[in-house]
Amino acid sequence: MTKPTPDPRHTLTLRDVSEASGVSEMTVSRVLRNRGDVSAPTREKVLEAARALGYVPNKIAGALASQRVNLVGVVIPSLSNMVFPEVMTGISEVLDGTGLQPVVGVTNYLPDREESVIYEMLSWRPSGMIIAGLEHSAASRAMLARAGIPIVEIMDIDGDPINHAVGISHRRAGRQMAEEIIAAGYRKIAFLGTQMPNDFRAKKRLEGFEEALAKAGLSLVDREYYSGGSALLKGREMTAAVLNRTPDVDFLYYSNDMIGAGGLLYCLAQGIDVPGRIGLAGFNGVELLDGLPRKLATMDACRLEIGKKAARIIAEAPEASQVEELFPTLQPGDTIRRA
Amino acid sequence: MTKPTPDPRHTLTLRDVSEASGVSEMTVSRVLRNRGDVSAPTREKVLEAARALGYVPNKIAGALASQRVNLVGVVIPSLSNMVFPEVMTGISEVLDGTGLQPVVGVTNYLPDREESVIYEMLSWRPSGMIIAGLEHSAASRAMLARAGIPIVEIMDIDGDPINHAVGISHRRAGRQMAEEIIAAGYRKIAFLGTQMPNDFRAKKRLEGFEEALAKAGLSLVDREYYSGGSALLKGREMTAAVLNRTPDVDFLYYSNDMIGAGGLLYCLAQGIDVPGRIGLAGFNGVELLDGLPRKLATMDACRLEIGKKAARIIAEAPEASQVEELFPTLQPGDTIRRA
DNA sequence: TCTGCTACTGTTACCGCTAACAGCCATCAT
DNA sequence: ATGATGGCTGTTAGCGGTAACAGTAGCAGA
Repeated sequence: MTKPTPDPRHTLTLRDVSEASGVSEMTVSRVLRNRGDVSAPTREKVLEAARALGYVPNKIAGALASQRVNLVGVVIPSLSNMVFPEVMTGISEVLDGTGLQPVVGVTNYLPDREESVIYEMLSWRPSGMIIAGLEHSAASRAMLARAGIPIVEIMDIDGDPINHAVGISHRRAGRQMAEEIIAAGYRKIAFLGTQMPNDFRAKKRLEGFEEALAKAGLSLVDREYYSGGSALLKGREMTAAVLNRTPDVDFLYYSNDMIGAGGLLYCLAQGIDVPGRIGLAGFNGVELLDGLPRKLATMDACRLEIGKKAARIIAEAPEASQVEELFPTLQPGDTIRRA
Repeated sequence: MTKPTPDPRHTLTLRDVSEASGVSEMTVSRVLRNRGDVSAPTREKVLEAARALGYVPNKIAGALASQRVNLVGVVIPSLSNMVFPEVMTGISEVLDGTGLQPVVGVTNYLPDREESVIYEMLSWRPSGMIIAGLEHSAASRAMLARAGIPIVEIMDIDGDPINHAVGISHRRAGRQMAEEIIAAGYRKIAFLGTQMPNDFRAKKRLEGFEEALAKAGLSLVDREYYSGGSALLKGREMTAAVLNRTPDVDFLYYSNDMIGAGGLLYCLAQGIDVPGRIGLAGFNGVELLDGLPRKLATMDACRLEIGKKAARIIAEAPEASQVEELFPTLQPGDTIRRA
């Protein structure tokens, strides 16, 4: 068990299988790809030989020769915030039936990193690309635009897509939540969210939110930003900070459900009347919330559906650009007063 | 904006850049890879041309010619349980400095799927593979063993590695937790965990746990399994079920922190004295716990460190097999009585 | 002047596979 | 018989790069 190669010979190629089974390389290739006509006995012989040798085809050579790569690049900002794994699930579900395979790249919300991830992926000549967001560096956009493959920008539709787009309007989502909150009678509203300068979708939600507040003659009475750390814990801390600084606040709007959940737990622990004295809302509809003692008001982001639709577009590679808007539903939960 | 290809010509190759800059393809190749000597003016000319054309090298051709692929396959069971994203972080951190790039494949705890993910990855001839767990189908093991690349099995070291291994002993972790619980004076201990037949690590923890119980003349007074759904919610439900069925239980051992957190929230909501009347413990040390009203006892699984060490082994590709055992630390939190 | 080197650039032969086409043989309608 | 047809298998020529080697020019030292 020193080197994982029991057989010191060169790595296996089609030629080895061809020699072992007594047919041409071409025929072996046909059998292994299930393409073209091969007689049943020959097919058996070949499969037998391939299995016996432990042959694994070389897709690099195959892709170069056939000019086809069964890979789909998926570029997302983060794996650890619970929203992208679900998008991935949607993508995988659809792609599984097509012979296409997703390859994930993570950018950590850094434009430079996004650029290099895109470059790296395109250099493998994938059959399509799925990318979170509509904001990319000029170089990124240029690379994608001239790659000659279907590009789907997901999550967001407030902007100009390069090619296709599937997502929701975050601006509208923010507006909608604000309207709901105002309708429920809350007036002293604070915002608590991520500092991340490159989370454009959170930013758009806040814009829409403030827009709707303004229309009702209101504005945020306080705001608190954070970055890094355990979201649940940050939620507690930020909530404490806001309640301390602005005691008469009556609603806390969180930029995501995790910090919202932290805030909810804090309020409950403090014995604060939710949603009577203070209302709370988050964003995303993460499954986690189901386990909380009280359900946080939120808005689902249609993550699974976005993944599926994006994958479908890649698989079908339509000529004309498509922009699919999905409409999130508001889940009032137990943290907004009933009207 | 109908087709993302502004220029209908064929896709760019080295030849295009070579013609545009008036040097041979070979020289262009050298410039783009920073290898070999090229005069400064030539280099500039080439870079200029490449940039102007928007050339993206074709790694497929490059890899075939050079027999080198800067990819590392990473095979994990799931992205959505919080533990693997952190392993990935560790892997990326180390790989970033080496020119190697991780490619993730997800198996959903299905051996068949694992086999096909491994096959698919090996067919791209990566420079190394990192795989969660030591349990794989015979075919998977065979493929990996004869791939001729470094293989690192991570998370677990209770078993026979194919090549290298980095992880903790889950059996020991279970044992250790049981000893702690017994030492704290708990005697009526129940287990609550996943049903998943292929989560071998959870199984090993339970084995170790029961082993230590047996040594103290104890055995589990109840057990409850679940599968699927929101872990936090399941934790509540299962806890309720156990408390109902076995009212005199005095300790709940959860197979992971998420359901443990659900159980903790449930107990607190019910006004149960934790850790006086009932003690609780989970496994993993997920960051999430920091935000809970009370800290759940747990054991970190050294995830970040495992990722880093595995990546380092791949990067260094040592001749001799290595098995690195890490030692998790028990974090008693606030849910085990102080001795 | 010639040699030996260094610095740079070009030529050739693949890497391992597949598209496209070319054969071959049996079967079948004409 | 003749050609047409279809099932099966083999041959050839790349795919787009890179390793290895082969120049070529310029210059230092003998």
